[in-house]
Amino acid sequence: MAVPYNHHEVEQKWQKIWDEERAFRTSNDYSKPKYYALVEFPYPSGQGLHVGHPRPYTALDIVARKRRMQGYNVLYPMGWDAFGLPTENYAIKNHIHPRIVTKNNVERFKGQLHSLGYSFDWEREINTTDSEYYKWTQWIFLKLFNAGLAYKSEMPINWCTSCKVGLANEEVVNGVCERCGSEVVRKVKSQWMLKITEYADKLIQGLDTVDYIERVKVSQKNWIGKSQGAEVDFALTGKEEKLRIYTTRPDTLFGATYMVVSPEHPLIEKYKNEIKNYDELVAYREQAAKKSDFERTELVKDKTGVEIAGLTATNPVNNKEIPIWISDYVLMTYGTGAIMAVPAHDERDWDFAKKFQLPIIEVVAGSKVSVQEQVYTDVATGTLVNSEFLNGLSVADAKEKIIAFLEEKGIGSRKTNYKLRDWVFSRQRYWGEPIPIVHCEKCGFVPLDESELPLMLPEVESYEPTDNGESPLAAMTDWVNTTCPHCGGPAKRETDTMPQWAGSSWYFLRYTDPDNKEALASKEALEYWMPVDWYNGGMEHTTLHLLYSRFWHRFLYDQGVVPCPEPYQKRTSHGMILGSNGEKMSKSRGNVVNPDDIVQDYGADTLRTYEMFIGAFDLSAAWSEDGVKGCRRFLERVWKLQDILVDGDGYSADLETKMHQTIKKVSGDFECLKYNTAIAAMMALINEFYKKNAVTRGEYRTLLVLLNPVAPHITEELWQTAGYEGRIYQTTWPDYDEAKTVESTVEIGVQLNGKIRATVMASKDADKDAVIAMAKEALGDKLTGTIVKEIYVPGRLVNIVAK
RNA sequence: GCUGGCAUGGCGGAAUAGGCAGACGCAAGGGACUUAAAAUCCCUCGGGGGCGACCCCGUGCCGGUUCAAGUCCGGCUGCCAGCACCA
Repeated sequence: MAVPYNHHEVEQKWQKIWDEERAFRTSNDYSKPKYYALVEFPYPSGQGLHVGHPRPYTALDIVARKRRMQGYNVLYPMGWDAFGLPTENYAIKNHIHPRIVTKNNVERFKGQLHSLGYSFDWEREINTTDSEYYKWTQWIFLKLFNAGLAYKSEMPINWCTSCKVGLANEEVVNGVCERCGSEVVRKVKSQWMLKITEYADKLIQGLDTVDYIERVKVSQKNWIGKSQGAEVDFALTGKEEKLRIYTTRPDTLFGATYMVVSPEHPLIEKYKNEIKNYDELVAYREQAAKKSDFERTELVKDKTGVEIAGLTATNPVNNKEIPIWISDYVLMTYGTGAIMAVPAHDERDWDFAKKFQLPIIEVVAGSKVSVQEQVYTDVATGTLVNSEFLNGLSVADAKEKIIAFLEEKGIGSRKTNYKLRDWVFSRQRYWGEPIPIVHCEKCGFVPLDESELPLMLPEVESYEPTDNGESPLAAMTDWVNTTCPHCGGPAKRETDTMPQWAGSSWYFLRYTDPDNKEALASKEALEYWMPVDWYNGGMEHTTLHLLYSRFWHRFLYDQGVVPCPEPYQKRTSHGMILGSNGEKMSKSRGNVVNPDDIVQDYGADTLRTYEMFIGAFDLSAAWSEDGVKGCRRFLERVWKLQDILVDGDGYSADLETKMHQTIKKVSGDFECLKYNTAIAAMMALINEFYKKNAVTRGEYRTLLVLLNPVAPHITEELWQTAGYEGRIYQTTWPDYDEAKTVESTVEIGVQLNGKIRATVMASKDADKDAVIAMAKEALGDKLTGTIVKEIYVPGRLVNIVAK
């Protein structure tokens, strides 16, 4: 009898041995085929590891371990995305330096990851808060600045009232701060911006060249929000000046019955003396500004607005004079901040026109405007009417014709717009990368020289953000006051720091060559390792980290720094692990599971197996302690196979097919996120061993290798106990023979008129007539009437159709 | 509202490419072992009917294609996720 399975002993023993043997060290032998597997590096929070973390980490650990056994040089690294607000807030509250907080948290996380037996190459560990790391984050920023892609701008930003910090659009969710849930208001501040909009098209096009799961591609395209249309100039009645609008439906120009400009549109200030109701407009603007984004969204159905008295416009195609309104349903930040309103064919314009009783002219036939009080939106089948030279054309043709007309007359042109906004890159915070720019009275914004990097984050007395929205660094006059690198005159350092997304926008490059002092990574390392072959991470990062890092990488490609345009060849996403009640785990709900407890009570191998078995990888799944027990039971049964181990290096005749089938199934499923069915196949296999009460050494060996990526410790121990050569992590992945995955004799279902009535056993390559004859015999006297059709699906079923 | 996705036993979930629905696990029930319990092992386990070989029904709902539909097509309903006054 085997000794009982003691997961503490087994797991600690092998973790120590792997460390000593540097088992998972990445090789620098660039002649071998490479495989770069990547998971999102965690933010080392004070709470420690969440049971959600092991799901993606285990999944790619499986892939990494399997690839190593298949002969690849594998890079599977880990590091720390350690700048960020929670650490800073914790530091403020407890009067501990954020550096110390980070160090403690990293230590805890690292210990926890280590206890789970991941094959990360810890010799390549990185930390975004190391000056040797953020030196290169700053270096990339300088590149962006020098390329004209970083600029400072006075602009209304999303301001979190609680964090006292500016947020990127991507960080505002339902009008509240993504991180703390507090109200977000608009505040005009001078901010560093990155021109991600310049890369909008490249970021869309790049998606066609990579293998991302569909919903990630769709989300990114959606977020970038490309739309094609035209800009058209409407003359202001009696003025030289034109009012420029953007529309995706230039074909409906004849249906424009009024115009709307955003409340912040400069037109209003410009003509304040001629506008008769200027005060009313200002009052409306102030009211609109007070609304949070959330309120603006909530009030979608109820349109508001004020007509500008004393100012009208002329529709350039029919010279009709039309009124101009202001309304907050038109945004200053998109297009030109002004629209032509075509109420018959736009739902928002329709609502507005109905409310203020403005005229509605149908210009695309098929409209239900008059009959059903409803706007017409079927672009595909409509025909133009009431539109002079456009009459009778389809929407698509009318668009082309009108654009040609506008361009010829010089009153409009084709135009593409994006929803994507430039990236607000400043944070008024301490715990981030200093921005390597000084401001000189004479020379303006001047970048530091590369040789001055890293610009170290100075020690400060207090990390509290100030109420006037300045970074804590602003109080450090010694640090702030410097000289201009350009003219040598007095200058001030930038006191804002970079957002958390900076360090994570290029970290995958640093792993390829983490100690390089001369470059962010050597050319050779980048050429060998990039792109990342498989990157897995959360859906919540689709429009933040994933988009930002693609932008930086594409920029670095254009600069000749990296060898490929896209950083990630393949992107997958995992589902969330929920509490046992099906709700998101949280302290307040009391449904949090600590991975340390599971490792303690059941072992890392059980946790890993369970998280892979819990359900479809991309869907969320509720935690179940009973499910954990089931997986532990499975590992116990694997352990006890020792007791029924028999001689024989090959597979026994009756299990040969099953063995080949299982190798094929497990090998394939590990490649396409179907870890649950891979494990199910291994469970089914050991059930076969127990049915026979025997497992040959050859069968056992194969099972251990297949299971090793999922449960590395127990399989390594059993491998040693059984006396196989070397370590299991050094062995090769088993092959299967396709021909042997099919049983020589198969059970064939016999259908009569599409319903199963019997089964017959037949050789897998028996001919059709023979099988059908057997089927008829099996049906016996159930088979009545005239046979009209006989169908044979080789190796599967027979269907006899009789009338 | 738009976009993407999903809907299968008591539960989590399986089911190449349209070809025997419910693999694997959990829970439950019964049995063995035990003074007892736990653990372990064996059996049953979608619903209904029949002593029985067997028969009928069944993959959210309605219809269609097909010898054959969980799978394909059309129309609904419900749920999840992302975006949301982007002209």
